[in-house]
Amino acid sequence: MNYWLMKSEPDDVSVDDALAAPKHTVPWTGVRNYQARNFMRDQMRVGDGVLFYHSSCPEPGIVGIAKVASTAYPDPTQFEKKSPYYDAASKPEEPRWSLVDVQVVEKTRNFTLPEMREDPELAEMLVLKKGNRLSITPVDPKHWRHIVKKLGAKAAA
DNA sequence: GCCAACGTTGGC
DNA sequence: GCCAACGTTGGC
Repeated sequence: MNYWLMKSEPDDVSVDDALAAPKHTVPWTGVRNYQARNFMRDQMRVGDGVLFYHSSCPEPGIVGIAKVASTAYPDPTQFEKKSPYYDAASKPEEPRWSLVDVQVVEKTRNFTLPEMREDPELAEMLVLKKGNRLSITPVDPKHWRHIVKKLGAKAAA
């Protein structure tokens, strides 16, 4: 079992939006970065733990515990001409972009970015490294445990 | 809105 | 394969 941190812009899909969706599950559309895609396509397994992170918003931070709810499949938005995620270079016979479904297990308080930075136990987290822009990063199990514990989250798997 | 940092593109 | 130019991310 692996652990991941996945960034979403709440103006696009917030943790509340995901909770409002059927089965508390949303397709993780719009990833257009090869490294992040490869994590989803090649390494994620159903049941992997996910830290649901809000970015590009007034209070960036971890706002929920989720899990990977599907194996990878082609991101349909790459073929939708009206979508901001449309990619004219991607062909249905050979899709370039993949996604997984993400199911929210539990909404938590906002464990904010400044709070994460203050926590010496989290200093090595990839998402806190200078210049990191990856929207999906692997999370060390010890960081996962620390965060889940600190949030008092029930999903301590 | 600014800008640092990084990824991608394309000419050579 | 190099690298300059450009685009994007995302915190502030």
